[in-house]
Amino acid sequence: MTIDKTFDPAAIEAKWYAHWERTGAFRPERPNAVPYTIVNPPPNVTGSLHIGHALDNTLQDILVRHARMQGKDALWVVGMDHAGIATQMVVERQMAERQQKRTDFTRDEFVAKVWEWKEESGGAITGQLRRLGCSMDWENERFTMDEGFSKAVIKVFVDLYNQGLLYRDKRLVNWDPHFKSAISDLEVETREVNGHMWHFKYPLAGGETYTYVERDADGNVKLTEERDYIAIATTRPETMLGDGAVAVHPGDERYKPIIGKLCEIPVGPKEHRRLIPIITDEYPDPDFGSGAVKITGAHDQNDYGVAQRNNIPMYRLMDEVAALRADGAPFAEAAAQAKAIGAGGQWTAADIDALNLVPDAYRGLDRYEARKRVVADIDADGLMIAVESKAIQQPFGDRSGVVIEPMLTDQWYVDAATLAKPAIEAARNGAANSGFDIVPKSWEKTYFNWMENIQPWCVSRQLWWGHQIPAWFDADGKIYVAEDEAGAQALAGEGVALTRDPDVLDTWFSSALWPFGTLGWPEQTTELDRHYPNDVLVSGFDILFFWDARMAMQGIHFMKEVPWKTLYLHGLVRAADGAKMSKSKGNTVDPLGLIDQYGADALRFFMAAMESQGRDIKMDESRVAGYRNFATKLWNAARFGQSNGIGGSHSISAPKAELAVNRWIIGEVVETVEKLNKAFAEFRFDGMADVIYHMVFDQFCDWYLELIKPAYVDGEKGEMDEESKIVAGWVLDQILVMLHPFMPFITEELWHALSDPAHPREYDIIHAKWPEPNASAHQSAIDEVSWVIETISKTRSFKAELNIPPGTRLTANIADPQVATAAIIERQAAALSRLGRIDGFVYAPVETNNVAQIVVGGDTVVFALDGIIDLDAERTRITKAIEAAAKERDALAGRLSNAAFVEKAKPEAVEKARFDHAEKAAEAERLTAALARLG
RNA sequence: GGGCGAUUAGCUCAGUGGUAGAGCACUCGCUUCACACGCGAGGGGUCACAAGUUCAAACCUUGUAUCGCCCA
Repeated sequence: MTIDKTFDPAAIEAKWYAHWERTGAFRPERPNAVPYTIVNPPPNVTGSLHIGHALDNTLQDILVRHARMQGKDALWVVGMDHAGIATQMVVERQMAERQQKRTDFTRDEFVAKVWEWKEESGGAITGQLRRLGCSMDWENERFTMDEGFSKAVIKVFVDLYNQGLLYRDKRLVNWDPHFKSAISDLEVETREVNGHMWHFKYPLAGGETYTYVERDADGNVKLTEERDYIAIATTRPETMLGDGAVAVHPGDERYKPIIGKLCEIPVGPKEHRRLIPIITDEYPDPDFGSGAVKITGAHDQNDYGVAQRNNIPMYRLMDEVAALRADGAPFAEAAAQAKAIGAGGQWTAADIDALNLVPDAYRGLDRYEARKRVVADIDADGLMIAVESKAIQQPFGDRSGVVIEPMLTDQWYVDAATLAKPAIEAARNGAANSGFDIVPKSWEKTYFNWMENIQPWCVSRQLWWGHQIPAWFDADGKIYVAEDEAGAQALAGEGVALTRDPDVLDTWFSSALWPFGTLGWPEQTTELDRHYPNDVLVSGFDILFFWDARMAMQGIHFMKEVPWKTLYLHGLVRAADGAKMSKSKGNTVDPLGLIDQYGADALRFFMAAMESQGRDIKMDESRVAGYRNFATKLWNAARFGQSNGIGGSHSISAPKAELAVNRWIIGEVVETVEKLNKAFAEFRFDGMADVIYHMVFDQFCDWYLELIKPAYVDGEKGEMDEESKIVAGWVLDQILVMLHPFMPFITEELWHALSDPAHPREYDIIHAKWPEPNASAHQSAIDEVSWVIETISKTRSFKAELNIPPGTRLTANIADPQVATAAIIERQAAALSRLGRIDGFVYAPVETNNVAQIVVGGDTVVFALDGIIDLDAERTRITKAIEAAAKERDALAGRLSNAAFVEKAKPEAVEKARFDHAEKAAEAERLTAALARLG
């Protein structure tokens, strides 16, 4: 097959991907091979390929293709995540367009509609991953809501419950009023926003007064006054209605006189205002605000802790959309009950929760409207001291973007602290001791820090789309957890009416099972046996806590083994200016657009080249273009080879070679393979790209092909020697194989294009064997080619500097050549002529002073240039060269004359300095002699 | 406030004790029959700053500055 003159990525990409998929190339049957496994971070079913996916999946594909070429039974598990909130949001938005809403349907109807949506429009990303060239095992594609996987999720829930590691609890959760659901700590983003701090007076009960004394840092009295109130500062006045106490620091002298006394919440109908105690707790900061803090346990994380420690009732004020409650008895009644509780009556959490302490006038108001009203009412009462503008930290839902309301609700929690312990150990032990390695290491600290301070994980979500929690309640609220209703009924006993918990599980709860749930667990399948633990997990550091850490916890707990041996974390792809890409900023780069423009191979190579450990990647399109050029270069090199009778090799081992240039290039392949293997072992993707890029461009194209290129004699192209054809064919094969994990499409195309039509390739390159040249470099060949390259380079260089047209053909004189040099020149005459335009060598001094001279190794090569040389320019050029050599010579001499260096430095370093010094001194000497000859 | 990372050529980034590198951009030259998405030759850097350790520091230590991210 003749290679086309132009390289058209789009055509070959479509062709080869379809071919691979059709032939089952991504999952060859290799039951006897060493397994190699990566599970793909399942993208959201609602998602489409963004640049971060392109990076993440390129890196995985490089590892998987490399492992496959090493002959391993490489499995890249692929699938999608049902993305509870995101998917429900998409479907609800579609319904809204038709003036429908979720609650117009039954739960089953709604879920059916989500499935319908999934079948029709979900999973756009899978086609896009194919365009990137990802060699995933599509035949076994998984989905977190699939029946088998769902079974695993339910089993995990039931088992954790039975083991006491999962429980139902009433705690303060992050409530997202937009989704009307709890979310986990990780799904909350704290941002600084402009807010206000209001200062109010809470009057002391019964008109009591005390002497308020304020001192400065030195203890001098600044202010003394009689007060009948305690001053409170708050950013959330609307929550005052649920206050259970006022707290001050136990060491705060200002409030000593009134500790244990009662004060009045200054809002609501006067006749029903509640009195709350003034207590001490370590939480209030005496230097912040007035030093006194109102405690609303049901609506603030810090207050919750204080309330718990001091047994302060926590009154819930809001409903599911964060509006003030409108349920329950009228305020007068509720307030009376609360007063009774405040006065020491008996109460349960349920009693408290039933109590609606929102005054009738405020009921049903949105929390921000309620805030305005509360502030206005207190101000009208003359109890507002001041209001200041202030930057405050506010929690937002990462998906909804609305302000999160801390809310006291019943939710399911996983005892993360217990599960984290072995996962921490595993990371400490490392892969060498049955644990796992975190690469790059710099993330270890972050991982440990989070895991060691982990909080209970809230896993229930008030959604319809997801794995419904397998828990049933009887009329008394008693819980029965079982894998199905029959199981729950058996636990409850016959005839007991049961209601299933309507909530679903956090999507991350299910994706945490991905490394084993996708392999068939809880069935003990062969796949599970072979592919767990996985070899590597590749993920962005942004999901280290969300996903990676949770996989580690669940994997170790249920499988008794780590989920993967290496956790590789990469950075984010940022916009060209370094900003985070986001749809709202409009600075996203579409990877498919880049593929259209430059080809998937170029984009992939860019991703690899830019991926240095521990650093984000700034999008630089010119580099993608550069790697497209690189692909074109390879394409043309192959085309050149083909037109010269160079074809695919049939050998993995290096062919026999006698010619220096062939021995040299074989040595370069050996070195490249070694460097590449090292880079793979270290997960240095940038290093891999660098090595192969320079091999192809510098060694192979710029020198090797040029050196073996046949000369034209009288317009007739000469024939390339057979040995070079064979070696070049082998080298090109090795290059294609080594480059395949990075640029799968062009390498597959060329692999076949270069095959001998009479003997087509026995296998696709995707299944080719990773290079094992079984050869070593010959030093004499390296020396010979180095001499040729240096001579040609220096000849070109002086021509350019002396303004001699590069095509000018010259004769070289070497007065007294070294023996080896003469032999090299004899063998390499053709190359020196064609590339260096040196027509011949004369081993005698030159007659004229009009010369250009270069020093190569131990020889001075002189070119007679009567009539065309600018002697002044040549003097300047040589003088510069002398200066450069002399500078290095002197620097080395200085170092060697330092007794301390010779005594203390490593012997190799001293030896090298001596050698280099001798070389530089000789070079300077030759150049100086050359300058002298110019007169 | 705590933690992590960054600061190297105009730009994007490697380099982690022994003479500063790559790609792109730039300058000059080239219709050299694989390739102008190319070839050849060049210019360009007190490696953020300061102090220290060392025979030797872009690299190790400490501090400072600026920027970024995570956590509270």
